[in-house]
Amino acid sequence: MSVTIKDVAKMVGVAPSTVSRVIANHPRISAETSKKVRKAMEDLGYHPNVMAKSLVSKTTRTIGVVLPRPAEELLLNFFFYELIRGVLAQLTRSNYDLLMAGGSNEHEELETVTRLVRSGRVDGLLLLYSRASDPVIHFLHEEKVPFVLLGRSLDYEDVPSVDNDNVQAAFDATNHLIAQGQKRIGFVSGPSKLAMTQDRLMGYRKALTEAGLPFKDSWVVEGEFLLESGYRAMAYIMSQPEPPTALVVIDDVVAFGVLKGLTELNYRIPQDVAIVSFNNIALTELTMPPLSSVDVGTYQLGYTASQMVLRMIQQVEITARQIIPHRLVVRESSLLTVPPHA
Amino acid sequence: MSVTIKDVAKMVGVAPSTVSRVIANHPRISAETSKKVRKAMEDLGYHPNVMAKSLVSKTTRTIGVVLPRPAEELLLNFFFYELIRGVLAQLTRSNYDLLMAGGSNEHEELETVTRLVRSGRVDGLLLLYSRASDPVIHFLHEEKVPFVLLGRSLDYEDVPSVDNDNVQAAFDATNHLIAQGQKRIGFVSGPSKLAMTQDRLMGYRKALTEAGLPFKDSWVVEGEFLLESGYRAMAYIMSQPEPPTALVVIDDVVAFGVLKGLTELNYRIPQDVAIVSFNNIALTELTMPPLSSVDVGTYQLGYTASQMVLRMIQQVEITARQIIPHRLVVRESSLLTVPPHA
DNA sequence: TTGAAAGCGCTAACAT
DNA sequence: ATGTTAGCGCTTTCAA
Repeated sequence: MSVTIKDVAKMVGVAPSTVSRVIANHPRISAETSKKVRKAMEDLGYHPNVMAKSLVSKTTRTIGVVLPRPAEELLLNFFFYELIRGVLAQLTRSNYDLLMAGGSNEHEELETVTRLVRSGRVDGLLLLYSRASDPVIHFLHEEKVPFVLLGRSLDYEDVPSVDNDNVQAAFDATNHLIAQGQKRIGFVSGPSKLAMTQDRLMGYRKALTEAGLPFKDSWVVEGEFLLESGYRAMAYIMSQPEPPTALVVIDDVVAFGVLKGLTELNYRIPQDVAIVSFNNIALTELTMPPLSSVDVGTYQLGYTASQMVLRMIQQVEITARQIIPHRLVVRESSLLTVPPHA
Repeated sequence: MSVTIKDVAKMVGVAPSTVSRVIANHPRISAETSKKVRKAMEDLGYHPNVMAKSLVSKTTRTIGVVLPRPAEELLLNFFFYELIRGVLAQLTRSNYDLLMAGGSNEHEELETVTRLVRSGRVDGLLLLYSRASDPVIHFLHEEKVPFVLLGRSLDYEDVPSVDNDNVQAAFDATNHLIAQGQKRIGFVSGPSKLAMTQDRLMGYRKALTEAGLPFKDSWVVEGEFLLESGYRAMAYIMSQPEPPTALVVIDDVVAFGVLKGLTELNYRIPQDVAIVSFNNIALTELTMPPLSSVDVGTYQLGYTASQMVLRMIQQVEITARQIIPHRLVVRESSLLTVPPHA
């Protein structure tokens, strides 16, 4: 049998409520009683029963993280992991716990969220990517549950979210290639229903337009956030009569596939094809050649999102949409000493 | 206000206890009542309050995962992530939730675990690596809390754990190199206090001994599970008068650093230096050249460990130590067409 | 087969 | 400043 508030009360010779007040740092409690109670708690190894506490307070000090359904989207891997690190750091600091819940398809995902919310298991939620017409967002919006989206909602304008300026990020990445003298720039994309994909594609197009460079449909390949995706894209994109001499790639892991594909096809990087990608995961430094990548502040993304849900739970006013700054990290994969031949 | 068991009872015109029995699939309940109650639950969108339930049942249907303190050990990254995937899959299947708790140092880690256990937040725990004289293991052992170790305890023989036969795995990896005609084989190692490191080192030595090959201290470099660790090791290990012509590397990510280091030093892989590593994460296929690696069944490791805690919680007898089979996946980094010159 | 009542450990009025 | 009491939503004897 675990030690309860009653045991502590009995030991000190006070009422349970007094012990409760000591725990809650109630103002009107004598220093002396407080000290005795604390000592007793220590001696008995007392830890408050969170379930009982939650039952009456209707709060859990727990934030749920809903994993996007497996494989493809999830395996943003290092990126995802770094995100969780940021989330965990902030939550731990605030004495909140993290509940991870899966769901292997869209239906299950909604079911899980419904359960977590309705059964009072979490005080708030973090959603790890936004899709078009996401039923989960719809549900949470209706129920007025505190939640923060990592990314951007395509359906609701005012959903609290933490995001990068992906349009600008892709614009910057593309412009970097343009500044290197690149004229034929392609885009290896992700799933088109993700807001992130759409934004980055838009930034890429904008940069081309402003520079008066051609945009060709055949230079844009849609795929998943998978290694194979980038690999396969190369067979297609490079078999064209006029293949691009530079590529903007949606994600580092996809870029690894791109590197692999290009190398097998005997293209030199960056001389024949220059590459810039996104997320700047640790491995980007270690590929051959090292990969230029836009650092999107992954850790900070997670950290900020957590901070935001916590604020919402405490009813503190928040700005609905926070933008984490990005920064292009230039490495060899995009650096040309001599401009590409036209 | 959320809908409770009382609301359901009132709607149907039965007692709350009857509703409770329906939920629990109590045998002695009429099919008719059961049907009516279920219908009402559906109509009202009833979800049991987990806190109330936990309070009386003293169980939470939650398993805690304790993260090893950050950075170094944690960043086994892909490996770690794949593990969590396995854990989550099994827990979700069994309707358990996953609570992740951090701790940035050994002290904090113990504190977190103590809190989770004493406050009744979790029914069981998963520990993600074993160190020598780990206070957390000691605590859990004393408290008789159901927990499973991923790895091996250096202190207790009978701690429930899921592990690979790391001695054999390293033995196999090393033998593969030997079979290729390699005679000077080095070892890029991890933190020496981890059981995993010790086991793999032992397997490596065993293979050398059995083949009558020399073991040299200077061919073994201790490091972290970091990219830089492998990178730096190369500067040291290859500057010797007689450097190894093959390397067994503790982890894929470390091996990436090794690849990088060797390439910069103008060694060709596998002609000058052959490489085999461990964990077989997805990226191993994509390096130049693709990396031979021992697949340790990461997903299964997590899956099995979860299964095991659940069994312990249900008081089902378990075998204290489960071994997940490994399998060497040979790729180009270790494949020699011509034996290395002596 | 079902209902009534007690109680899980805690907090929060309301007293004193 | 502290004690008394009721109740959070649920399960579980004990009765009927």
